[in-house]
Amino acid sequence: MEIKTAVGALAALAQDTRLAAYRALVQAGPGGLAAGRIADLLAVPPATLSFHLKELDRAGLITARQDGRYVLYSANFDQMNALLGFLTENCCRGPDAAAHPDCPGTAALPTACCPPPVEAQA
Amino acid sequence: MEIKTAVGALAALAQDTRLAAYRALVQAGPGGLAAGRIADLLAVPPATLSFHLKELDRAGLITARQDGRYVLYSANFDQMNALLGFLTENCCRGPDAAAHPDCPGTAALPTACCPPPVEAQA
DNA sequence: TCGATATTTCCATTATTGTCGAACTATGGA
DNA sequence: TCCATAGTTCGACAATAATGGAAATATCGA
Repeated sequence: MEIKTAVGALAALAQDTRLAAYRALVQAGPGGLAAGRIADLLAVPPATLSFHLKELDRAGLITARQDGRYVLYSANFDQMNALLGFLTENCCRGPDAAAHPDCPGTAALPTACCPPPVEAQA
Repeated sequence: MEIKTAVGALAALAQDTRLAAYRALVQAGPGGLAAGRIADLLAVPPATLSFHLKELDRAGLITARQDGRYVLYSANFDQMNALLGFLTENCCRGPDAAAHPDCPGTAALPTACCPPPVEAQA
């Protein structure tokens, strides 16, 4: 993931209403939720919600699809995975820590943070 | 991690200069870097950098300690771990997905995202 | 076709964030 | 003590983000 993309995704999640909306969509799963349903859940006026959904969409974190007169939004799990990967790779273990032996889960998947190996440090 | 804390941490990382500063501190490891060193690395005026470091500090992502006439900043790995945990638990698998069998790494550590189990969905 | 419902766009307003020079504070060395 | 260096705070401004009513757009059912 590009830095610019990561900043965009982080910014999209760094807002109460948007984080709540995103979490609701995660709970809803791939089926997603209609915009109005989310507005009801969060008690937010439609115009405001639409603004925030557009923001999440721009960040690639959610996807919209038309379903009759409803617009169903759903979480884009891949993008969140990519964000977690970015944070783990670039913001936890540092770029040279790929084979850090003390860090649990240097295997295929992103996992918990720990400091980079000593030799990587300036 | 509280939602408010998560939003704060996300907001702190959702800015070019701050993300770059944080990444530099991660690379530097527990020893940290002096404020001026970071300002040089990022080519940012001291006043501006100070503003951003304060922001990261407020979010709990970095810690400052005085060392003679220098102020050494270092990454707070625990807080990033907590953030990753929050995102994984609350924003990837949903609250009811603790025992989701399809999701790799439902073990102790946070790991990649995947949708919540079907029975958890509305 | 028409009215009801769902959602977005437009727009004005307010609030928050980012920038950085200049002044201020603190520390160490001469 | 005095000066140089390291950082922070202050203050003013610019830029961006958030809010939500009102109007516009789109779809469905009658």
